[in-house]
Amino acid sequence: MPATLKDIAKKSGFSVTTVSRALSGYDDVNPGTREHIVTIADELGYQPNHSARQLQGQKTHTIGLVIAPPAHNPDDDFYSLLLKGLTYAAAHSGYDILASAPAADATELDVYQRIVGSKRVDGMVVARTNRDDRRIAYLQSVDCPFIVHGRAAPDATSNFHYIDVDSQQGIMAVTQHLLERGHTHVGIILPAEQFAFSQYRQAGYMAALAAYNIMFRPEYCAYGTLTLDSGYTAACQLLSQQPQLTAIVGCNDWMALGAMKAVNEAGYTIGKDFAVAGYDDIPAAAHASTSLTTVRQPIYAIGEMLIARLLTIINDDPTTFHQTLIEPELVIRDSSGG
Amino acid sequence: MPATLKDIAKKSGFSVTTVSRALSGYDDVNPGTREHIVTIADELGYQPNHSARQLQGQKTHTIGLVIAPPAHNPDDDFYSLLLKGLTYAAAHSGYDILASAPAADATELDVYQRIVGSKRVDGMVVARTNRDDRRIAYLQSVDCPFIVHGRAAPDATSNFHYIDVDSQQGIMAVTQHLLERGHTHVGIILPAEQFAFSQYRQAGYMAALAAYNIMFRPEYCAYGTLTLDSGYTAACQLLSQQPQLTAIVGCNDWMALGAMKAVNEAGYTIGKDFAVAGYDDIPAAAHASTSLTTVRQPIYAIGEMLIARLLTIINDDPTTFHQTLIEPELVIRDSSGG
DNA sequence: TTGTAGGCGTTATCAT
DNA sequence: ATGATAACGCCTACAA
Repeated sequence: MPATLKDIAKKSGFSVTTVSRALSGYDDVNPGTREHIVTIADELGYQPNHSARQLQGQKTHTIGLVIAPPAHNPDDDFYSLLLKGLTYAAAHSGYDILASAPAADATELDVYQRIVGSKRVDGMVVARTNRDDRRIAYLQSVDCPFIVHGRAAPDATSNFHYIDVDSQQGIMAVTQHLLERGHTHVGIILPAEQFAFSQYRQAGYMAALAAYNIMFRPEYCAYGTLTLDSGYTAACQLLSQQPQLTAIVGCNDWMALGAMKAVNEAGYTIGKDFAVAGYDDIPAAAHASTSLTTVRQPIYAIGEMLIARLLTIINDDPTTFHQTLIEPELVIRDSSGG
Repeated sequence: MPATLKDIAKKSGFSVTTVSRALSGYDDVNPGTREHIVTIADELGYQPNHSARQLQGQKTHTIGLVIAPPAHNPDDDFYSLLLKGLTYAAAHSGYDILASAPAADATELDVYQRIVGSKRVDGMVVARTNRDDRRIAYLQSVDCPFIVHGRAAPDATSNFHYIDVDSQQGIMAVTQHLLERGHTHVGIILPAEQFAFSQYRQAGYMAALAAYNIMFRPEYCAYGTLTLDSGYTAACQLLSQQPQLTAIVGCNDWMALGAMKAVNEAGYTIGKDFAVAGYDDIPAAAHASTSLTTVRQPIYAIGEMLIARLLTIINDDPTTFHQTLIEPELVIRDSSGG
């Protein structure tokens, strides 16, 4: 049994109140008394009971993150990296991360309600926003502090704090890079349309085409589920139906790696007569069979920023929305011809 | 403000006790009463206050994981994958994961004491055991349920529950695979000796040599810190000091990928006149410039097993130690000649 | 079937 | 400078 204030009180001869104040650093306790109490507390290995503190309405020093079901895919390392990054970043500020996922029969929103409603966290990190995000609506309705990684779709208003990567800009940069290399028929593999970021990536693709006066062709767009296999399937389909293509942009690296496989099988030499590019710069990108040209998102740095921003939201309750857009970095490698 | 039992009591006209029992499914409440109460609870979006329950001595339905500082390396995706796997596995059983890391001035043990001492979790998952692991000693001293991924060093007793991968067997298999291919001078890049698993991997290497009547040479062993860069450095050193080597085993895939880079730079063709093999089968291994022969650990499945096992420990408090050794799988790819 | 009383460990308020 | 008391929200006797 861990020691309680009562134990220390008994052993020291002081009241629970005095012990509490001595250990909390109040200045209305006799220095000698404090020393005595601290010594005993150390002896007993005293750790304040977290639940009891929370029940007093104290802060939990805990931040919640819910991992959504579609991410339950080993390839999709977005959430795992985010989780680790957030854990480190939170630790720097004296916070812990409560990581949850929906049980078999529950929805993501259920988990938010359970975690937030049971008062286990001071705030939430919301990732992978989708159109009309019910999680955000819920958090706003119960006035729970939260920070979003991502933002609303281009046609909607983001009335919340967020930190996002400017993926429109990122996809535009990588598409332009391919166009500069002389490719005029560039296909793209997009994420499911439910995700808000899918729209930004498509917009970036279209903007690049427009800058080169190239007509946008919907038939050059395929859709995948962020996995290597889905990228492979989508690329096979594109290659067979649009044989004039000489380049493909995958909207994440895994789909791009899948596309590379399809392109190889179709008999092209990647980096020579066909170009492939990705997005994310996962570790595997740099070491792929042909190293992958891609766009880098600094996921760890984003974790740090999310935590820092969320803590100011928790502590200061700002009235205007903090919204930050990070410029991603184009990383040119062999898969686009070097 | 979230609704409390008191709110429901007031609104329904029943006492807090009756409301509590109605919502907890006790059978000594009038069905009509229960229905009435449940309706109001739903209206109010009632969620039981987690702290209040815990203070009652209830279970927290939370499992703790502490991420250690040396893992703060983007390449090292062990903890991030484990974290995600555990989160999903825990969710299936109605548990959440509390993820923590040491703050700047704190040790890993400090975090254990804080998390466990403050009664925030029902049990802990301990990973990456090292020699004379103080975390384990601490958990035993306070009688906190825990499951270990890993085990004590070969020369020590593992007096605790664990689930480990038989990495001795795994490294032996991959080393033998290289020996079978005719390599007689096989180097190895080992993890730091502080990790218990380093010893098993070295033992596996030595066992393979012994099976082929090849003398063990300490000068064929180099050490790395599990990162690509460290593997590169170690391999450069091996290649320059032991030019007769024709094969290198990296004790994880990242070090093996670093070794591949060094071997390439030394002018060899991997898979033809030089063989490299790794361990872990991270996603990047299959897609490396030369696909990497390696040993697969089913990290997600291990996450499931860890949670399942830990829950039985929490609930049944078994008197004998559950100890499971998983056989890893040799995955042969091009880097060893296919 | 329902209600009352007490306590989990901590902190805040109000006395002394 | 110190202590008694109440309260946070819930659960579990025990009583009615």
